[in-house]
Amino acid sequence: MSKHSQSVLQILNTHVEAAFSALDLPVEYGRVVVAGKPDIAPFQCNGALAAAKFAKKSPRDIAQAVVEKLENIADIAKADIGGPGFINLTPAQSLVHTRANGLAASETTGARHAEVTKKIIVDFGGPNVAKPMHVGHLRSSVIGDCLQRLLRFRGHDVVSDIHLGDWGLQMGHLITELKYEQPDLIYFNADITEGYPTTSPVDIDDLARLYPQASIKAKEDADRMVLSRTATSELQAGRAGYRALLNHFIEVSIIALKKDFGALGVNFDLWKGEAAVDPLIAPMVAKFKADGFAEESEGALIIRVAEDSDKKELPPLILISSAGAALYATTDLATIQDRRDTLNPDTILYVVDFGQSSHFEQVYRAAGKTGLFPKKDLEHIKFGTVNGTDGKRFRTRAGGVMRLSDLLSQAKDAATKRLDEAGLAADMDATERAEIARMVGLAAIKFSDLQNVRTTNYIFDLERFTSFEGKTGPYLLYAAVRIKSLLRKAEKMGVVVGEITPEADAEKKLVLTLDSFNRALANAEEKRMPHILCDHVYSLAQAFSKFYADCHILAPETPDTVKSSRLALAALTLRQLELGLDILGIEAPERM
RNA sequence: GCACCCGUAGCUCAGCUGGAUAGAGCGCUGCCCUCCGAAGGCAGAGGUCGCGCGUUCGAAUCGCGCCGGGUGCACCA
Repeated sequence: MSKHSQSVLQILNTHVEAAFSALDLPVEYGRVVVAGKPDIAPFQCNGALAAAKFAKKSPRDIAQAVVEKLENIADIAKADIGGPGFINLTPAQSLVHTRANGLAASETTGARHAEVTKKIIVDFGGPNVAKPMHVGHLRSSVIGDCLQRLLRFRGHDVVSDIHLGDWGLQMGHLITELKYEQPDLIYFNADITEGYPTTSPVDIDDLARLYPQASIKAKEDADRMVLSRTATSELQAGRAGYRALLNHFIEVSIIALKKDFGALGVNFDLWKGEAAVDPLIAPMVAKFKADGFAEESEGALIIRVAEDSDKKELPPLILISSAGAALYATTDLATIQDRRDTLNPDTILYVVDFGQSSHFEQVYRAAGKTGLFPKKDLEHIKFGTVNGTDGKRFRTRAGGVMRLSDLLSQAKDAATKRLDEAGLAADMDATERAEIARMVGLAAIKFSDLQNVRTTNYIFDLERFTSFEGKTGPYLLYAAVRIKSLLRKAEKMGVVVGEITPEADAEKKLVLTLDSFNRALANAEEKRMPHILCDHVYSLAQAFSKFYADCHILAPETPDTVKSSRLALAALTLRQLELGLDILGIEAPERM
C-alpha cells in the first residue's frame, strides 16, 4: 500500500512501531489508537505501560525514549507523555492536509477492499410462506441487507438468498386447512394427478388466515395435528395435488413478499426456498446412512452431534421424523450441499435470530462431521428478539401483531407530520412530498434498528422509531440534504471546489473523522456488526454539523480560497455520508 | 434443572483482545437564527458500570461465585 492511501492513524502507527522497534521493544506495543481523551490529542499509544514489565523499566522512561525517537519526524506535530506513560500524538498539519486531499481524490473517500476477498452467501433465513411479514422480519431483512451491501463494498463476491420457509409442517397446515374450507377443490382428489388450474385458489390474505387457524387447532387437537403431519409427508412424498398447491402458495407468497421487500428496499439474488432442495434430500440422507453418520433412534433418523467438551449435551439433529418427514435441519443441510455444488462459496452467513442458536450449532456440526461443509465457514449472524416496550417478546399468537407494511406506512405518516411541523418541503408538490416522507420514514426505521448491537434484544417502540431528533436516520438525511443545498447554492454563486486546507479545529476533526471510514467498514465487516458503521456515519454527521456551525463556507467575509477549501470538504463529506448510508441501505433525497 | 445471551445516567443504548476524569441520544436547565437549512450548534446537571471476591502497577472490560431479566433444551420453522 502506498503511503498516499494510508490513513493518518496508519502513518502514525508506522512511526511509533518503528520507534518501539528501534528501542528493542516488541512492535505490537507501538500500536496507535484513537485517543480516549480527544481534548488532549487525537491519537495515543499505550504501549509504554504494557512494555514496562517486559523491559523492566518504568513506563514513563519508556515513553520518554519513544517520544525522543519521534521528535524529528515530520508527520508528527507533537508527541508528549501524559499520566503514567500514555504517549499522546498530534499529527502534523501537513499530514492532515495531505490526507484530506487524498480522501477527496479517492473514489470511495478512503475506503478500500478487504485484503482477502471471498465468495459469501448471505442467507436471510427467510419468512415463511404461510405468514405475512411482520415487525419480527424487520431485523433479518435490514441487518442482512446491510451485510450484503457492506460485503460487496468490501470487494467480496456475495450471493444473497431469501431462503423461503416453504417446506415443513406449515405446508401441511395450509393444505389441510384449505381442504377444510374448500373440500371440493380438484387438488384434494387423489385420483387426479394433472391438469390443475394455473391460477391460485388462494391469495396471500387467505394464507395469512389459514395458517394461524390450523396452527391453533392442531395445538389443541392431536387428531388435527396428525392430519397436518400426514399431509406434510404426502406432500414430501410427491402427491401431485399437494405439489400443485405448494406451487400456488409459493407463487402468491413471493408476489406479496416482493412487494414488502421492495418497500424496504431489500433485494435478493436468489428466491430459493426449502422446497427447492427436496430432490437432494433422499440421496443425501442415503449417503449419510451409508457413511455411518445417520442412525435410527426412537423411530427417527438422527445424526449425533454431541461433543465431549460440551457443558450441556446437544441433542441430536433429527434428519427424518418418525412420521417420515424431512425437517428444518434436513433442508438446511441439503441447502448447504446445493450451495456447495452450484455456487462453491467460501462462507455462508445465516442472518437469523439467536433463538435458533442451538439449531444452527446442530446443523453446522452435522455439516462438518459428514464432510458436507467446513463448520468454521458457516456463521450464524444472530440477532436479538423484537420485544415490546414491556420487554416481552413480540409473539405471533399474542395477537395484534403489526404487519411490516403497516409499520412502514405509520413511519411515513409520522415523517409527513414532522415535515409539516418543521415547515420543510413546503414548496413541493404532493408527489414529491410523499416520496420524501417515504424516504425519511424508512431511514428512521432502518437506522433505529441497525444502530443497536445486533446480538442484543431490540425494543420495538414506535415512538422511538418515529422520533427524528438526535441519533436518528432523519438527522443523517438532514445533514446530507443540507450539504446538497449548500452545493447548489455554491454553484449558483460560482464557487468551485479547491484544495482542502484544514485550519480550524472543526475542520481538522472533520478530516480525521472522514479518515476513519475505512477502519469502521473493516471493523463492521470483521464483526458483522452494522452498528459500527452507524456510529461512524453518525459521528461524521456530527463532525460536519459542528464544522458547519463553526466555519462559514459561502459567507461574503470568507476568502475565496477558504470558500473553495471548505466547499471541497463539504462535498467530500457528502460523498462519504451517502456512501455510508447506501451501505446501511438508506437513501437520501435531494432536498426535504 | 442445565446451557447460552444480557444487566452501564431517569429512559434507550455505545464502550468490553484491561489503560488517564466511563461516552452518545432522548428527557431536564440555560444560551445561539440581522450569519450557507435550528430535524442544527454550544454549555450544564445527571453514573456505587447488578452485587461480592480474585488476577493486575491499573478492571465497566479478565476469572470465580451470587442476584435479576431474556432465550433455548428430540421429532415446529
